[in-house]
Amino acid sequence: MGTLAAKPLVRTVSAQLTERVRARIVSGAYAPGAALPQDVLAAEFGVSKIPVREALLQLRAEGLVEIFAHRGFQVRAVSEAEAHEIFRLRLALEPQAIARGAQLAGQLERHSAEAAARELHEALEHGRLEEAGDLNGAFHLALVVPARQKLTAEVVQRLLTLAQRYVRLHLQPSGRISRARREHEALLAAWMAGDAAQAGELARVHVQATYEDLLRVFGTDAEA
Amino acid sequence: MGTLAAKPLVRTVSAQLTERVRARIVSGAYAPGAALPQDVLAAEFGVSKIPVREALLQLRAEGLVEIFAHRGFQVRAVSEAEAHEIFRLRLALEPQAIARGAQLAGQLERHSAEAAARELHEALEHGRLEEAGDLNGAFHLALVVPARQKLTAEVVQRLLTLAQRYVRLHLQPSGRISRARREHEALLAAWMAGDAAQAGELARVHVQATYEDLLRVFGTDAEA
DNA sequence: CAGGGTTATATCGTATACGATATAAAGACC
DNA sequence: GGTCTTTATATCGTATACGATATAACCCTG
Repeated sequence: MGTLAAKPLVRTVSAQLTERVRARIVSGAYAPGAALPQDVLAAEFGVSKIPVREALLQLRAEGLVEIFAHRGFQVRAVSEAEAHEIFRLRLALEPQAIARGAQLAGQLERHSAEAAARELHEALEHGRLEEAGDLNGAFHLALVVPARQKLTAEVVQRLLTLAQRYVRLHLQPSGRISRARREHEALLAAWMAGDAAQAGELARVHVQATYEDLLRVFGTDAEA
Repeated sequence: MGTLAAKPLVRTVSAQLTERVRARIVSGAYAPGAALPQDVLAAEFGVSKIPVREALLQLRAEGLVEIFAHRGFQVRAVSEAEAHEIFRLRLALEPQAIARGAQLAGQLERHSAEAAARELHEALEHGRLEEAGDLNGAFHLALVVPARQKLTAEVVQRLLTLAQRYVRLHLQPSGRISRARREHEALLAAWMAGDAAQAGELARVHVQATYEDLLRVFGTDAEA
């Protein structure tokens, strides 16, 4: 029976808007709590309200936007509580997901992961910090092997996107870049070798390190 | 200035459609893989295509619907692989989330959890199996204390909804109802007592039990 | 008769238009 | 003078209308 095969292909306006608005929220161009009037965004992007609404609804599902019926959309506020949630969830999911990815990855996925790591580190070395967040997310996601853990990848990706805002807002790159690079390389090595347990553990340590940077900023102490 | 305070209140058409279509998908009225033509649904519910699209996009974000640009929506297919993912994710998240909920819950949340348990068991005793899935989800969710773990609750709720379809499709209630009741009561007791570790462990055991019922079915039935 | 290309059609995606809701402003009553 | 009611306005949410895309039917060519 007709299960539609696959190949999307057209880049609908809604989808493009979703990406562009998401980028602005993550980068802080649309600040936390800011109102997002449909007419204004529509004019800003030169489209009608319909695809704007669809994009905002998508972003709401991702947790970046909040909606109040008949009162409009606004950028979801940031809070220390949410940051804790994001990183607790990441710690609960990513190590397992990446460990499993290490087992599931074939040649293709291994090349993708290496490529993602390369792109990320090149961007960092050239000081293109704007792209760093997305590329970092892409690397982490590649380790999950989205093709073979579709749902898990969706959840992880969402958390990575949410985490970006906190990292950008609160953390300076100071020594983080070189440390991240070391952690990434160790993690990638274990992952490429198919050492699931080690990859999972290194993923946990890596996420935990960023979390602790954040905790330092918040002035809280780490906890179990 | 105006950070919008809070109280939604109107039940927009899109929101109602989201619930109704979700219910039909979860119940199997819209079968896995079935096409969801916008015009047909619009006529079926007596509305225009716009809220239909918005509902379907929301359900896509929840993982119940798939979209193929310019080719339409369809009910997301079920697969053994996805079932494994759902339950692995639940096992990774729910025990922690419920353990934490046991610490966070105040008087109000405790009453809510008890009420949710009561409603669920009453429905089961009266043989109202249709409602059981939702009520079971509501109970699990109450233990997470959504008010104080907003993001976590969103993720968990999504997984609970996804899990429902597999439970309905593959599992007969045979002895599961009474067993679930016992597990629920033990879990609730530990949770009410604020015993986070015990609540988490019982949550893990409880989810694992359902997972193993599913695994048994998959072991017997041949399925893609 | 087979295969590639072209046209036709159904459905999707977006623009425009309109009605509905909530907030803010103005007025009436105590 | 203050509070509640009433009215006005801006923005949201949905219906209608139209243009765009993909699939399928058709035709032409070899």
